[in-house]
Amino acid sequence: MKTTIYDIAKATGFSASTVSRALNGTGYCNPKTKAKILEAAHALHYSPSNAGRALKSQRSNRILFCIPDIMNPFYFEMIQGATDVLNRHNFHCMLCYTQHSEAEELKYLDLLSEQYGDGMIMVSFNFSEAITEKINHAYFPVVTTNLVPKPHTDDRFDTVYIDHIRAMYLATQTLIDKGHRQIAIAVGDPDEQTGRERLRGYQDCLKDHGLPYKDLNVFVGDYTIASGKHIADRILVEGKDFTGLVSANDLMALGIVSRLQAAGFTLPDDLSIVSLDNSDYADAVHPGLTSVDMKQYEIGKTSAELLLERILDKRQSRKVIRLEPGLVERQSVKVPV
Amino acid sequence: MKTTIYDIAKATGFSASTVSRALNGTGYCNPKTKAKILEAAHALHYSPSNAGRALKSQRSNRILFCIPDIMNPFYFEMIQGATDVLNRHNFHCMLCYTQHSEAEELKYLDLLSEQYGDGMIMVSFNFSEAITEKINHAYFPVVTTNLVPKPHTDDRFDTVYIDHIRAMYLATQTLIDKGHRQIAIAVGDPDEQTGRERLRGYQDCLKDHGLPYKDLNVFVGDYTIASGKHIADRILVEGKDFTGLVSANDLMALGIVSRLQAAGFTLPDDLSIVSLDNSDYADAVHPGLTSVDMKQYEIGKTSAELLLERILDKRQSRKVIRLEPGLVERQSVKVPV
DNA sequence: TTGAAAGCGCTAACAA
DNA sequence: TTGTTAGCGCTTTCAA
Repeated sequence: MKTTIYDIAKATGFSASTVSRALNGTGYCNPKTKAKILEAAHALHYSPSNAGRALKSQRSNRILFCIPDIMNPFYFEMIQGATDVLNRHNFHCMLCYTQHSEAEELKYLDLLSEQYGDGMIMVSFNFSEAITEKINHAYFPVVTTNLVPKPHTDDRFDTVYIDHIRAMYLATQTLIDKGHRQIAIAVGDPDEQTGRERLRGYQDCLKDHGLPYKDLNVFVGDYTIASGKHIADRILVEGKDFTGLVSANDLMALGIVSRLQAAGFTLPDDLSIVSLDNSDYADAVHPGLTSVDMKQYEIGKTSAELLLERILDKRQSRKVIRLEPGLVERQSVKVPV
Repeated sequence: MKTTIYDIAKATGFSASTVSRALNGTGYCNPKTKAKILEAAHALHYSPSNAGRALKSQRSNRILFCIPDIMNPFYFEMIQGATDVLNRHNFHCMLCYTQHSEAEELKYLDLLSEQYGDGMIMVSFNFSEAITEKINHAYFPVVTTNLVPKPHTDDRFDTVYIDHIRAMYLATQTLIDKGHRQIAIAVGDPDEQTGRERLRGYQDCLKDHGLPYKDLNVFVGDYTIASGKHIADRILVEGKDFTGLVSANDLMALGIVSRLQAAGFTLPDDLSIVSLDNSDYADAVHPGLTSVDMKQYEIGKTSAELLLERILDKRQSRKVIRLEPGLVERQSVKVPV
């Protein structure tokens, strides 16, 4: 069996409560007694049982961080931001990989209710009714990193989000400002919130500049490199009548770029590209991708802060925080010929 | 307060143990009673407390999976492999991001001892004495995914590993077979185990083919894209007298390729490259990188299986499993001119 | 300064 | 078929 405070109590002749006080430094305890107890604890390889402590204190000191896709560099910085804050407060960040699946997301929400953690940061492509309902009924606090598509006035959870519509608007605007009039878009499933919003930003921007929107110029992928390649294949087969392209994320842009280059395209001469995410990969290809910074680190950091306010300060009121995207220019945009 | 079985007991008029039996389907329980209890549980939004259950059963049904670097696609498949196995057995995989730091690794080992999980899969660049000692003394089982550098006969933990020496040997051999005689290497810190082994495979292969080893042809990076770029910069400044290059991972190769292309190199004409990892990114650039499959999925899967044998079957004997790398050819290798 | 006792939520052996 | 009881490891109140 694992060593418990009772083993230490027996070894030292003190009671379990004295051992507890000594180990935690709470309450009175004779320095000599404390020394003996600490020594015995060390000798017996003691470490406290989180199960026992959690049961008593109703706190596990764990935070669950759900991410839909570990393949996606978009989340790295968010994790870092959250971890930095949580560790500073002696909370531990446990990552849960939800595989872009509602069923998995619901599963982890159930685990949260089973006290696997004291709270959850949830990243999702798509907050369904089922998910938001579960979040609203959850006993432990959840912070989402997207605005939910159908907000109810009785939604109770906090949200930190980046304005995806503005982000794609910014990307599109960047090309328009350079003189592009024919602009295509590579985007994720428009039936999911993220895809819908990003497409919307593109449409809004075209409209505001009096440019026509054409269904033909909308290429739908799934945020992976592979889908970027498929999109490039379609472009190669169908031919293109656009000089610029905005991509809903860096990975798809990567796939598009590599396949087009393989087919003999020169970038940005033959096509200007602006992407979203500003991940490390935007700078990992040649030419470097001009990309929109989605403030990932700040999202993670702020989410963790909101969660800790709920847990430590017992905040009850709702907070919704919106962050603004920013453009990072590299070499993938050129004035069209 | 969160709903407990006592709340359900009170609501239905049955005892807590009957409620427990009804909810878990263990032991006798009148179907009608069970129906009433399940209904009440649902109405009260009941979910079991993992803390209480873990305390009683001494099992949390969580596995901790430590990874040094979430930025690195190398681990994606491992996580997938482990998750697939664990979920099938009703265990949950919690990822712990150790930031390539011994202190963090030790911290998570402590958390394991505090019963944050029933076992751990540990990926590390470098298993120090401190870490292996803690693993040997850990009450819960740990599986490592590297051979430890200084094995002791009393090491007790399981290991699943890929032969890094053979992998780099294979990469080097691939270039030699194509006719390359001057081959450089981009590798990680040779003071860490992974770097040391990969360098060793390169050296062994050169030696076996009667080719000279030159310190000048060894470029040290840290497995990131950025360090690949720095290496490319050095190559550009110092000039090169080699026609082939092996890279210790895909990300560094990516950095090297993009920077060299930016400087006007054409690949593979000006330089042939073979990399290790065979991650998605090997296929995401142009030309596609010939890369060595490090059997990541299988490592994850097997690790989880070994862990479950320890936990569920109480296996005591040690297992060490070695997997063999395999070459995946793409377009980054050419006969030298 | 220390110890006894109760209780966090759950399960299981045993009794009824 | 159901209930009583004890105990998992820990903390905390209260008494000594």
